[in-house]
Amino acid sequence: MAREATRPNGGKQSRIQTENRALIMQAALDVFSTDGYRGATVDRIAERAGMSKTNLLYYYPSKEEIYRSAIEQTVEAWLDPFDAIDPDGDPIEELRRYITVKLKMSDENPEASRLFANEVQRGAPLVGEFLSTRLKALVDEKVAVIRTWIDEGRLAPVDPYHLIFTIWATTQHYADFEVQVQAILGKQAKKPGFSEQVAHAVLSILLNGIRPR
Amino acid sequence: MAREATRPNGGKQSRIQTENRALIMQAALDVFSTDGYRGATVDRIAERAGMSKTNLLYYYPSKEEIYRSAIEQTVEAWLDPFDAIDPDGDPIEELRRYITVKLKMSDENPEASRLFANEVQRGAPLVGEFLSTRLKALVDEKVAVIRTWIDEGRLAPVDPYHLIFTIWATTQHYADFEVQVQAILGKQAKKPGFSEQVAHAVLSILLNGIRPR
DNA sequence: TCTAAATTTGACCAGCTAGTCAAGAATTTT
DNA sequence: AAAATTCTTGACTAGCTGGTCAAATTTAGA
Repeated sequence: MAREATRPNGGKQSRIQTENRALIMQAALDVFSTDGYRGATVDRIAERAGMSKTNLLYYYPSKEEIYRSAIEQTVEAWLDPFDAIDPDGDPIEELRRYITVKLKMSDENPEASRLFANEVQRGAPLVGEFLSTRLKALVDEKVAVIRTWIDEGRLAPVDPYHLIFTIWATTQHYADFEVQVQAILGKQAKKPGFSEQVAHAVLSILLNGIRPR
Repeated sequence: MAREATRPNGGKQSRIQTENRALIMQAALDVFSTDGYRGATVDRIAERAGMSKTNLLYYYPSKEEIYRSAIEQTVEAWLDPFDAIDPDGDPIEELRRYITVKLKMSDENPEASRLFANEVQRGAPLVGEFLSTRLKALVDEKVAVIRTWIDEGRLAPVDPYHLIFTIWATTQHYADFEVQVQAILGKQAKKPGFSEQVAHAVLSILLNGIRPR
């Protein structure tokens, strides 16, 4: 009871609270994204966060709550750039920007990508409802935009749903299969300009296709 | 010792052995692919396979051995169609066939795809070496083929490595993110002709791109 | 059918798991 | 500086985990 529900000050967090919650979230992202929900242990998250398990459980009441928090954080960051696709913008430019942003996210925060992938692969016990309500609605909205673009002849006549899936798949692949990409490309995958190279290659394929021109 | 290494008959399996090993492998695929290696329990696999844990451990000596076996089986099935890409065939036709086969595999055996994805996301503790040796060599070989095709003007000038990654990403997405795809597409994702629809859409995007023509 | 081998199981164990509790240490407020 | 609050921890528990063992049951070969 006197755990963390009690907020003597009006919901504001102390310096220590802010710091520790951030440490815990980063550790949780690391551990959950590699070991999955069932495979992760609170002990391991605490160790990674540099504090005792007891102390960690002072900030988050249970393993499930840590997980929920990490997932929610991830999902929100996901939605933003997708939502930002502008119906009034130039189709190719809008999609190019979206793909670029997603690739950047995969590059900078691959753990979040893997955490979400893991959740979905598990059958989405937590985000299942989110997927079929809020995300579906948002996707339907963007699909309508893409359809308009196609009708206006500003985009090739492709199935909008599968176009979105294809973009998601390719951009997240570089985070989710990071180890495989690195195993195949070797050290060049760690060089500075790599993410730009990826962006260029992916954009080239998705925008122009592979048929000779 | 008198466990399963002993094969009084020259390595041949009895009817019961063949049956049970198959049951165990299917159960292992199901459980490992959803819960991951660490999250999966031998109890759960045994329950799914319809036998006692003790009996399961009579056929496979440890959890790790069950996992290894399931992974190896999966990896082999993976390699076949990739290896079958024919340097002497028509480039577009060869890639179309490869994409189609991979989509079919995702459709028919999504658990295997998720198992492999999970292994790689975990950092590929088991297949790491395989990735950087055998798979890398095979990929390098096919990259050379693609380069030749491009030089001959029979394929658009795209980065062969990223082309391969793009194909892997898109085709496996429909297995790994099955739940998400179904949440967004609703019941149409379960209709008979769905996998053909996916194949058509994905091929259209990858072959022709999304730029208006 | 009889027997040897193969299969199956319940009871069991040591180590790990999520979470509790009460008490001590650090910090903030007065 | 004292008091109140917040933060931190070691010791503990009940249940789960992978794996063992000896004994029972089933199957197949002569």
